[in-house]
Amino acid sequence: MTDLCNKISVSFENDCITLSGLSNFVLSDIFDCGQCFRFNKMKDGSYGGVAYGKYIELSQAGSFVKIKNTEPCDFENIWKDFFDLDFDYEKCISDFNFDKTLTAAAKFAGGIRILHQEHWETLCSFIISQNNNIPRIKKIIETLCRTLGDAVFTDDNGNTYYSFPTAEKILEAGEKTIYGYKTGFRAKYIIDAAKKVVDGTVNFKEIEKMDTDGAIKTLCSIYGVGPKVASCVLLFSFRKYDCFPVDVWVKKILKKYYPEFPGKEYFGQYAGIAQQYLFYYERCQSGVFLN
DNA sequence: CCACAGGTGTGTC
DNA sequence: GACACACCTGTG
Repeated sequence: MTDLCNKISVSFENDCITLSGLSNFVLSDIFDCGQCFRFNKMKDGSYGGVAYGKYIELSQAGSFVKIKNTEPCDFENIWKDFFDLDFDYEKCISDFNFDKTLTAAAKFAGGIRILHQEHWETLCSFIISQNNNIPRIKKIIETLCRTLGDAVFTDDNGNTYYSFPTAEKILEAGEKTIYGYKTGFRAKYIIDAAKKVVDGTVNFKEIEKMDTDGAIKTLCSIYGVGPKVASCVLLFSFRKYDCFPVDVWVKKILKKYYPEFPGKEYFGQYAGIAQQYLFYYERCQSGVFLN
């Protein structure tokens, strides 16, 4: 048993980590809110997926979460950070109580954790997401991983899971190949992103150190990356919580609840978390995630 | 056949 | 700057 932040405790047995005492942590909220395209719900209700080259499966019963196929050092080095376990969501939500709509959204979507996903994968995924729908986004990413990624795990049923291909690998495959994976007009965007990441024009280590405005500007130097994609990348993979991605849904929300919206500063330094709560709340209300 | 989906680049005014 | 408009593709 190790003590973590707050009241979370961790135990390990048979390739399984069990977390207990979790709050503001709901697997369906985390994986269905649209921040992540690589984890899928399985028949038994658990979620399986690959991140940082490791395949895990997660199941939840109340404040208990079981992570299958892992070990303590991966939990310490990868998953603790991936699931943002050191961030105090309870306090964040209570700080949102100045706004009625946001409080209602947080009450509904409070199980969301802003994941810390891999940089290149997130950049590439959100380039693919533009003018696209989630099932198709997932399918394209799946094809990329299956054809250009590395096999990282095969389960008892013979299903093999793959890592997300590196920028080098995608560059090597070329635009024509990527286009063949149904990426459409985004193929040239993906290639430009890969080029800039490989040659260092876009340097993730430096982006980490930049303030949000500088980081957005840098990412927007990639052909086909605009403020929406840049904000998603910075929020979902660089943990820049003040990023506030504005897409058609957020536009709808702002029009509906905040006709005189003064700007993202209204929500404060955790505007990105507010955005996720509002986004997920509104989308679920409209029934988009009911499939 | 047509509209639409978690945007962005381009051309026009 | 603030607009339309096209853009690959699958689905309804």
